[in-house]
Amino acid sequence: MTYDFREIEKKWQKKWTDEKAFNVTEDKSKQKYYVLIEFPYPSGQGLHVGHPRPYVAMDIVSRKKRMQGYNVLFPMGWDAFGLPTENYAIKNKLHPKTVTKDNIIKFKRQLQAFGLSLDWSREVDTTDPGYYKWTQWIFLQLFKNGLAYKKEMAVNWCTSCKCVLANEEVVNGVCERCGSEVVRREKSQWMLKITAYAQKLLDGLENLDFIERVKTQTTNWIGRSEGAEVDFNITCSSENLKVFTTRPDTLFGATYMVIAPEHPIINDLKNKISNYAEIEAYREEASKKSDFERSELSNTTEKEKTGIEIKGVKAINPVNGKEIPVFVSDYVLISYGTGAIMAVPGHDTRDYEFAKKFDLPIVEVVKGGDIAKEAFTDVETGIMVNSGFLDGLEVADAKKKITQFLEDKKIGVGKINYKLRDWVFSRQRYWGEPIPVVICPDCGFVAIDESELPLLLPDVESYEPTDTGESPLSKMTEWVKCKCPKCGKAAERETDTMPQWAGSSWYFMRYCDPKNKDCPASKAALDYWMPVDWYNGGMEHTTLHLLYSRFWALFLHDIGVMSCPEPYLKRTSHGMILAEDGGKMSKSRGNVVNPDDMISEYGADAFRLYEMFIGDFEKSTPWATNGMKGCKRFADRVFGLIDMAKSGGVTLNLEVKFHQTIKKVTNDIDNLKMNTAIASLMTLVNDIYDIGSLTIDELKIFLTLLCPFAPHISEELWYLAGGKGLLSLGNWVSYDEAKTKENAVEIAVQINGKVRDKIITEAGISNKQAIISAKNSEKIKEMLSGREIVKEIVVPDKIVNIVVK
RNA sequence: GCAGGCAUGGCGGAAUUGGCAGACGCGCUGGAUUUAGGAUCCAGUAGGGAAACUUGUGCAGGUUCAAGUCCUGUUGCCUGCACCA
Repeated sequence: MTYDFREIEKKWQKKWTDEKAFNVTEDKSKQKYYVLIEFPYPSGQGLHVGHPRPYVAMDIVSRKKRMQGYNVLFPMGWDAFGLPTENYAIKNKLHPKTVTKDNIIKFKRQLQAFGLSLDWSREVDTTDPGYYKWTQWIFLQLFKNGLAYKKEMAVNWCTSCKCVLANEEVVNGVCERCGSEVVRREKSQWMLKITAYAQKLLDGLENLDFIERVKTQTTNWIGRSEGAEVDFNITCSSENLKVFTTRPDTLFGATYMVIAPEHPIINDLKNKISNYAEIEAYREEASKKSDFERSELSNTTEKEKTGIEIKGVKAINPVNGKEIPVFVSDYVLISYGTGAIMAVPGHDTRDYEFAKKFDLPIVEVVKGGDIAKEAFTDVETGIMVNSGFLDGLEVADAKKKITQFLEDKKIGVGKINYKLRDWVFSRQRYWGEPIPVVICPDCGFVAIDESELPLLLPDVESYEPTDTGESPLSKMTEWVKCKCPKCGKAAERETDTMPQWAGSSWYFMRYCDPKNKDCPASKAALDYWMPVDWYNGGMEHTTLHLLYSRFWALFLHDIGVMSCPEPYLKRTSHGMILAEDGGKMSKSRGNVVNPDDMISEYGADAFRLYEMFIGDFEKSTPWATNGMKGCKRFADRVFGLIDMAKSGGVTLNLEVKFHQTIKKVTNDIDNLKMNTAIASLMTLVNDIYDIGSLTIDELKIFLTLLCPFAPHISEELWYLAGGKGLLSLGNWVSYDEAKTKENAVEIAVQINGKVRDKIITEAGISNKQAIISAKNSEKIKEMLSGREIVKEIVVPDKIVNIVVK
């Protein structure tokens, strides 16, 4: 039996659209529920079968919540600025605007074919001036609050994209997007001071319902460590050398210091250093290696450390007054802490290794290990020794005491350090939001007046990026020339554009009030809809989009735009769908399965069912078109139920089964266990077919449960069964816990833990009764004869285990 | 190197958290229907054994009346961090 899914799906999709079934407005009488999925980048390649997985899952959540009476906001939009579009436009001599428009049409058509219950009236597009006006506005607020600044700095330069990258966009030394080599370049860049929010971003995590791996990844990325900054005096200069350490307690064990090759003090002390040429050569060598090489090389081979002592310069350990040597070594990074360390070889493995190689003294200051063999790094158990006034203390207490001492003597201060760096925010490309700032020779960087927003992206003749690192916009002389908003003199516009992450950092707010002309979104709309109740997205966005957008939201909360600080209450993440061969699905491998093909052959409902049935939502799993066929078979069998019900079905003994299924499906959807929810629906259908009959009322219950997963077929059968209105807007079904229990149960009877027989009894009988019934079994009687019973264990309604000798 | 996760039939995966391992689906085998194929329906499907039984959740131990689940060790895969002081 098969059904005309093409006709049915078209019919119901049209009906939902015509009746604006899923469009929502603020309705204070109803509890709101905001479900968010990451809006796609509309690339030219279209979607493959991996993309709909999170969309369908969140659609199921939305549909169920809606049927449970919530006012559900489930919107969609386009993260449409970005390099692939620009590159494609350059290659094919088109305007990125045109390419974007075409891609959006294509994507929208594909998305709509899935039967998602999206509110399309709230569609947003980051490249729409009405949208990016507010992206620019938010940038100006950051600028005015001192959180956006321009700085000459070493940046990550992608040799292929000809563009700077944020630290987060460099993965294993190559460009996250194109895989090309990333080199260091000195450039003046716009930066956003995300580090000012490091602690808030960390603290906020605690009370959020984010899956654990997102939390740990975020925490690692922020990389908070607590310790102290300590000043070391230098013998031949009034300058001092500042270090950061997490182990101020080991200060007495600091027997030498190491500074990064890039440390500025080398230049300052140039004429005091007797082996300057040698140092210079080492610096030269180090600068040739990228950060990546410097850390990577040391791993593949033995961790052979290199370094040179700075002759003629000594540092003084502030707690014991001892003169100690200073080294330059590339195992110390200029980008973390102060770019200099105090080395405590007795209690740090790297320092130990270095000290062994250069034959430097190793002093034990924490007892508990064997420093003749290796560094003792334990902070839990040790007792301080050789440390003057710290002797006898535990490490934790020593830390407190020494920090206090340093502060009293003004030679150091307790300090918290973060690995998180500020966000490199400018890109030297065309297809992005222009940065709304003017560069005035007299006034410096000046924000343009808010009334001039949006600052439109001008049409240029060529979008080609330049090797000089200047944005294509810089060639637009007419556009670049302008007047300083402050002093009125001739000035120039900033020609860099914002990164793709800008538009996506606040889109969830715009959905709340997408057409607002006066502000990003009205306070009333934000107060009603925000925060997002459930946000699902890819793991690859954890240290990028997720962190950036939380930063913006926290900031917008601080300046009073939004009432809630944290934008997302719950975050989940989906696993990838792999190709049938288990490899990654990609165009270059030629193994891409197109959802359009699947839908035209098996229908959107079967497709949705298989996307969910394929496996554990959080895990990667290979696609199998054969599995898809199984779901189509299920849909066909479901369609057959209508004839069964209409041919005068009688009430069956399936009440318990129905209550169990309602419970299972209801709970499974909340826990993203769509695969087992569908399995239980399949089991129920199998049971119905075994009996061969069901009533219209029972069918309606089943359709309600099926509706979130396979909405088209459910609506059609609901209609055929005489159901009123749209099932999608109908009520969810509830279950009675008492009715989920069978009244007859099968109990496994074990002897010494092995199942020897099974008995059927009434549910809920006493343990005593269960044992008596078990012993009544002929088989068990036989096996027990002549043996001594040691123990009897009963698991109510499940197991009787008799232990014998 | 460090931290975390995972390992279950031919395949994707279940298992109410210590209580009958293999739900559900794919695939496969046999049968029915069909001119044939496809589709559909019925039966079977972890291994060994004719059967009673017995062995089975990466590997080796352990705890327990009872272990896929807990503990110790080990191997393999995945993810994160990676000289972060």
